[in-house]
Amino acid sequence: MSKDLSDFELQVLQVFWQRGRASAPEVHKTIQEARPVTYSTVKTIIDRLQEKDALQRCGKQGRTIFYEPAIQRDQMSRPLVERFVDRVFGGNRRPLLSHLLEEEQLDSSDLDYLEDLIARKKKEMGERR
Amino acid sequence: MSKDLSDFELQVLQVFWQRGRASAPEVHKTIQEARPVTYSTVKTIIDRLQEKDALQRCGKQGRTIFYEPAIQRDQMSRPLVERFVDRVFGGNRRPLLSHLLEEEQLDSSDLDYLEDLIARKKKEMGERR
DNA sequence: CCAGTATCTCTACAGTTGTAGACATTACTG
DNA sequence: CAGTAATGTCTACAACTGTAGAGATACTGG
Repeated sequence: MSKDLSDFELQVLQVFWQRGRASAPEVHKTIQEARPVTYSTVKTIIDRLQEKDALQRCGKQGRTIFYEPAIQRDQMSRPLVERFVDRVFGGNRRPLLSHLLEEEQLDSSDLDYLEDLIARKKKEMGERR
Repeated sequence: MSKDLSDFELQVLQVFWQRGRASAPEVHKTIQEARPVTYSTVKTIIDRLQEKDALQRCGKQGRTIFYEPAIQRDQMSRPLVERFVDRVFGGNRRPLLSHLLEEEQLDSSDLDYLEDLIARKKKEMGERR
């Protein structure tokens, strides 16, 4: 259904996932905080996202069009993670996990969180046999 | 230094990371097990990888050229993971972690492995103050 | 040594992506 | 209401990607 999204498209969609609803000028301002880019460029991307059924219009204020995600992050993330792990780690999840633990800065609450997830998962697995 | 690699380029590089050294025909055979693609296509990608300094030649056998990675996976993976997390999860690592635990099939040895990593990490953090 | 085959090199091309200008139009402000 | 600012629409374009055919050429088995 919805085609592949490019880097920049994902970056823009990000903003909508965070805000839920926004206009092109708003998104432009947000993106521009990070790097310089014209309104035109951002608007083009938004249009393409709409074209790809990742965004949909949800009303206007004056002449300004508002958009909202037509796809939720969780619906995207599964295939994306899948593909990423394939591309970068040859389908092997362990290197990614260890990378996340080794290379990234996780604070201790992140670790607790993870331990909890693991414990839960283990129990779950135990029950299922 | 080395430019961005495309999806397919990464997929091909993957084969080299696994084998360490291979020829274009070999890689073609490997890739083709997964999906149909001509030799020509694969060779083009290999050439581009060379152009981008991700592969380098390492001798021939007869007329057949052999290549090996000029970049190791760990050197790539850090920025790639970084970028991926940014693009898909807005820079937030937790959703990725929980995704990996929830959505993917990890066996219990994966979980043990993870627990071990966490324990180690925690200890490490404790010591550092 | 010769034909056949495997490989390489070169060229091409359509689709996608990032980027943006030009121009049209609507909204606000004095 | 007129002029200015903000938005939207349309068009463009160069670079990068995936894909592959054509043709050159170097091995290899007989």
